[in-house]
Amino acid sequence: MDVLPVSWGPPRPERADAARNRAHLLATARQMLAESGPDQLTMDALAERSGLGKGTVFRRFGTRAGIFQALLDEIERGLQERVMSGPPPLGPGAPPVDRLVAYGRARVRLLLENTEIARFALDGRQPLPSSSRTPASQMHIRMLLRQLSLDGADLDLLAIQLTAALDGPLLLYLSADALTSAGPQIEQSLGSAWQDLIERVCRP
Amino acid sequence: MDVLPVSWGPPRPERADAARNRAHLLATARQMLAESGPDQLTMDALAERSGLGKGTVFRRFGTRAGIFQALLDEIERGLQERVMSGPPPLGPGAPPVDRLVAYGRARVRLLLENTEIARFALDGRQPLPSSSRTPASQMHIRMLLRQLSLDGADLDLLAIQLTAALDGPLLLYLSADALTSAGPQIEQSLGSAWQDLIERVCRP
DNA sequence: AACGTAAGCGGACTATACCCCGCATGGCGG
DNA sequence: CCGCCATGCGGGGTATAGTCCGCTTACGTT
Repeated sequence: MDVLPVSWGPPRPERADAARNRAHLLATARQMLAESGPDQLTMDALAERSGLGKGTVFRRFGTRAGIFQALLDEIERGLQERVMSGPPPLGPGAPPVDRLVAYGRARVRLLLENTEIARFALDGRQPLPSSSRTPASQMHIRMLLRQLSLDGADLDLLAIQLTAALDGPLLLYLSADALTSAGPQIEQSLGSAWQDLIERVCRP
Repeated sequence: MDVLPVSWGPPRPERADAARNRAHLLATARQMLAESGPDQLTMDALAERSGLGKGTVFRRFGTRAGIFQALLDEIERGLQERVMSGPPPLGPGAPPVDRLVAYGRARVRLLLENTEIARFALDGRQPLPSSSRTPASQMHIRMLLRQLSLDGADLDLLAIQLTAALDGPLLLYLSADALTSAGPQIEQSLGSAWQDLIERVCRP
């Protein structure tokens, strides 16, 4: 008989039409978002506008929030690339603390530029497969923390806490109006606050 | 003419029947939650079960998430009392750092005991009046931080970050199954992680 | 005690997230 | 080149969050 594997890596490579539709849906979603704001981006509207069925939209994203998560993933991919292969201090080559600070500042900026998407990507229940629910952000922070050899700290939990301290303020505790009113100033404040937090945590 | 004030303190003291209904709704909600879990706690069901109109339920809580927020508020009230007038280190009388640690551990316990409520209390959009959206948790942390006279730190933002690090991890980054499986062990880990974080941040 | 008014209430109405299941189609073995 | 079948697609169906507006009721005033 053939092999009888217990766990496949990728179970199946995703059919060609499915990939095409996914890309088309994301493009349409981005367009609708730019034109009419997040409230008008409904599942029905996205299906109709893209010329596909409602079922397809749900199959791809699972949830309304899933659309926004996918959009945010796409946006974050650019940052990930700069982190992995860009110039220091964001990219490799700088001391870990500097990279942490740079990463936080960059992410603050990115989130402030996409507050609405990020907020709508939030959802209490997550009926998704629930696996691989470890954001890239958290893994990157964890990796840099490890290089610092902080003694007596649970790196996994510390990374989770710091990730929360980076996302939480924007998504949960800073109200929408506070963001729009203070504009670019809040970016500076949040960036400095992040730097201060990192330097305190990483002090010897 | 009479006084023409620009801003009243409490504009109106809430009518008696309204208060009665609020209490009744919360009691019914708690009961339904205990009986059939959070998914069955719908606005319609709550209205019917409590013998009130749907409009009333929405007037009181504004949002489905609002119900869970109200329930969580009620649960947190007990903690608030112990914080304000209980024995140290949670209550007044202990050094600020000890109080911060004690508070975090207590809150971790409380959130772990009410994970589902907390998760459903989450909601991306907040169509609520949006004022006074500063949780008691955050204000308490901020108050204790001030007593520490950390130099060069933005206390408001640091308090927000620490609050996020306390709530966020549980609500967002620890998946539901991780909580139920690891059980009491995770409470210890999170408590210790919080203590470590606080001690790092508050180091001189 | 009667009245006027503003707050509260009810439940029909709408919009939309999400489910379901029969049909179409892409990709692979013969 | 042809047929198999799993994967993906479609769009109608359901449940429920949230809105609206006319009626009711508590409570301060005369």
